[in-house]
Amino acid sequence: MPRRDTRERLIQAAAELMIQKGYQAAGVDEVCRLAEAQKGSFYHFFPAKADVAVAALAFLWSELRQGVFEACEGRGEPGLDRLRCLVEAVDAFHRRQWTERQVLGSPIGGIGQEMAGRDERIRAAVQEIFEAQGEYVSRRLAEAASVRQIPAGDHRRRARDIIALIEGALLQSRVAGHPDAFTDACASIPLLAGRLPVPSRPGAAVAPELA
Amino acid sequence: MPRRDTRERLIQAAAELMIQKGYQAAGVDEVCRLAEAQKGSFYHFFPAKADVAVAALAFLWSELRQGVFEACEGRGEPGLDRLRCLVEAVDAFHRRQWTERQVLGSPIGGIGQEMAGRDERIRAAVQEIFEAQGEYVSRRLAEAASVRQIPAGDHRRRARDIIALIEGALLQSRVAGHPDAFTDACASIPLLAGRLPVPSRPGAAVAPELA
Amino acid sequence: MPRRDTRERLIQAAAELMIQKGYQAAGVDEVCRLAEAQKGSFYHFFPAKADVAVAALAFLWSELRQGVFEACEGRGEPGLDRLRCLVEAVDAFHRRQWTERQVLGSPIGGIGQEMAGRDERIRAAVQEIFEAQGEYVSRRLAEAASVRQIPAGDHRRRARDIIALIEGALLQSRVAGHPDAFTDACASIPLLAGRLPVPSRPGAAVAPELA
Amino acid sequence: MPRRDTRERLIQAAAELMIQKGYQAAGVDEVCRLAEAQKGSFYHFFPAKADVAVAALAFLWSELRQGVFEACEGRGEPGLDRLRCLVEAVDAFHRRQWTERQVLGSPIGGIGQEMAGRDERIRAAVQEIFEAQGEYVSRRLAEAASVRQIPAGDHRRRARDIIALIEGALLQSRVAGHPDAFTDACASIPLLAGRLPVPSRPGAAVAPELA
DNA sequence: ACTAACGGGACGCCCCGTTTAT
DNA sequence: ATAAACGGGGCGTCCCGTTAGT
Repeated sequence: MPRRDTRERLIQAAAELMIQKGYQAAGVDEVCRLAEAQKGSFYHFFPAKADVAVAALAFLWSELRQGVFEACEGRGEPGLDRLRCLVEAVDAFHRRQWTERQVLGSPIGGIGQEMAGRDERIRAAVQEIFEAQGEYVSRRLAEAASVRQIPAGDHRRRARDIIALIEGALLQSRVAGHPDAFTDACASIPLLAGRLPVPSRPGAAVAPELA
Repeated sequence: MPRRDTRERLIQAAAELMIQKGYQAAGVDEVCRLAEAQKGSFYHFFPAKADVAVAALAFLWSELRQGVFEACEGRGEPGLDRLRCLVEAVDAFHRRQWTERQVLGSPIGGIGQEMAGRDERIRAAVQEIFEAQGEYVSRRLAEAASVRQIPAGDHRRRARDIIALIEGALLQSRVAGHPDAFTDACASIPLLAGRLPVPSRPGAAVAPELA
Repeated sequence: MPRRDTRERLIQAAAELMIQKGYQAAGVDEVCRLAEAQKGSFYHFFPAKADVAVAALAFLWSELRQGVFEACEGRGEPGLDRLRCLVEAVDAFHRRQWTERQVLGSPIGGIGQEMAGRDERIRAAVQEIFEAQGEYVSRRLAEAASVRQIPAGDHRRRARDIIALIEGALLQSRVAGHPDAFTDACASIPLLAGRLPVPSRPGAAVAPELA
Repeated sequence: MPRRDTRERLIQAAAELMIQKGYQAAGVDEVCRLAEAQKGSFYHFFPAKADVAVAALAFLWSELRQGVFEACEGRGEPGLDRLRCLVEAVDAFHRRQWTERQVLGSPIGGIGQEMAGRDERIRAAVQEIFEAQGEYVSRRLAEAASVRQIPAGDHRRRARDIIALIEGALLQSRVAGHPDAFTDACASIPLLAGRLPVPSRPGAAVAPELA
């Protein structure tokens, strides 16, 4: 009895299990069981496990994009305020992941960590997601620069640093076993946005020798 | 024929393989082969694979501490200059890892990513390493504050953010397939060093001074 | 190349090896080798070693039932004579097992001995076989009672005792290293059937105080 | 620190574990752990695992002999009454084993079942124990015959049958998961005590007087 | 096109009973 | 009397084909 959406169910099952256990610990059998599909179906739709992982990454990113990145597009004042909204949405997403699934950290980053050196297509898929995430941040930075909240500069690069901090802080949260670790780190994101620290007292330039 | 240092060889072999392939992909058999030891010897010294991983983490951190963190202790002017030296040493270490082993990213962070949710002792081991790394950075920040390079504040927290950025940037480098990505991100570390202290209760608004 | 009867071959190989070496000493690898099957096939059909053991017990019992218990159903006069036929068939079966495989004792009982305390399903499987064997004996006892060869009584219980004697005598044979030990014990079965010893001389009631 | 009684502790630990799990499932490591001894000590005292099993069998039999067989020597009237006492003591011993260790069945018989076909010395050790047990029963039967409770006959053989019934009933109890099964069977032992002598050459007709 | 059952090896981690050198 | 080291094997699972049938 051919079911219509077997492929989708497999992708979602794979995504779910990879969120919970990572790529390697998510077995094909287990994915099929969760998707209520046969192993034959699995290998009909996906030549190899890595392929369903690529599809699962796309699925995870589409959900994250719609649920977090797109959802914040029009929220708040253009510029750093919107960036703040985005970061808060990420934090909320992370906390929800924690309460609902007892999972901490970045599933996409985790798959990238596990597989970047072992499967080129997975590596590329994660890299694209990181870049796409950077685009969203980059637009916020451009807005902020246009209203003079931050100095002009290479927004792409700054955005990458912000994504890096987010990923690193999510890892710290995962390792700490608590979502607060990430929330704490979020407070530092504006510093990366401006690339120059806000002077504690007007006129006191900090660390000019590092510029 | 009992060799004297089998345990050490096993730890180093495990560390080497976990650097190259991660925890899960590093098989016990392979570790034994590389260490030129028998599986019986392995399980004589380590009740389980996770135990050798804990030992390997300690070994990796001791090497990193001596080779990078301790080595920078007296180098440069106290304060942000010394922090810069440390970050450069990390970058150099990363590049060496790339040229010598074609490995990018943070092995310790990678093991943490893979196993934090699956083995409590490994999670704790990685957390301790992260904290110890933070201590080194924190001391640099305290120096910087004492010479008024940065405003006073919670150095521990700032140090954690810096470690987070480093880990996240190393992950980006791994996913990008090139060590330059990390080098780029290093330039943003001074920003994190000087950030203004902000209240950060969980769920609290992030960076309210930017609103 | 999918063979048609892999499952059957695995069961028979498992039965054969468990006859020869017992449950624990019969390795899954060895079963697969004997069955000319792959381990993948083994674990396709049986979730665990214990499952093939349950199937092997069913197979052994079906062979024993057909080859011994059913085969004696219509043989001899109803009553104790038929019971004697059954016991002789068991003895012949045991001797054949000895000459053909150098195996003594009760394979089914042996698996029960090894595993009753360690696997509930195996325990239950052996118990059912014992009960089924008791049913056959019980029917002979009912016949014997109906023709007044033995006094009326709880045939089920008497049958259980007879099965117990058979199992115990098979164990003695195994431990003695010779099938004669079992043959000898068979001669005592009629005593258990009647539950009262045949008086050596008419009128000399034996052991009335134990009644 | 050489302890005085390491060998004894090893034997008792081995006995305890083999009671609980059988010969094969009782690992050398576990025995050493329970005995608080080193593996080196184990192989200092015993060339192989089978040797400690032989010693453990002797230990188990000495305890059973003293605690059950010897203890009943002077109890009750000579003859079948003493046999009854002995059987009741065995039953009590079995029930105690059940309440104290959740173990059913005959540990000695179990080791015999497991190993008779695989280790000659263990087989011989169990056989000797069975024979020694038969001696005790045999003496009771001789007493009973001398007071005309039972007809004269081959007491050795009758005793063997009684031991067989006991072993078989213990196995049934083990398989049934309850000590009552053994208690029930005990009631049939007097029947075996009084059976008529029959010729029992191998292959000879069983119980010809029933034909 | 899709499902389903079955088969195939290699390898996972762990533990076995032993032996060698100290 | 010990601790370290030894191989080989334990069971189970991995990801992946292949064949049949619908």
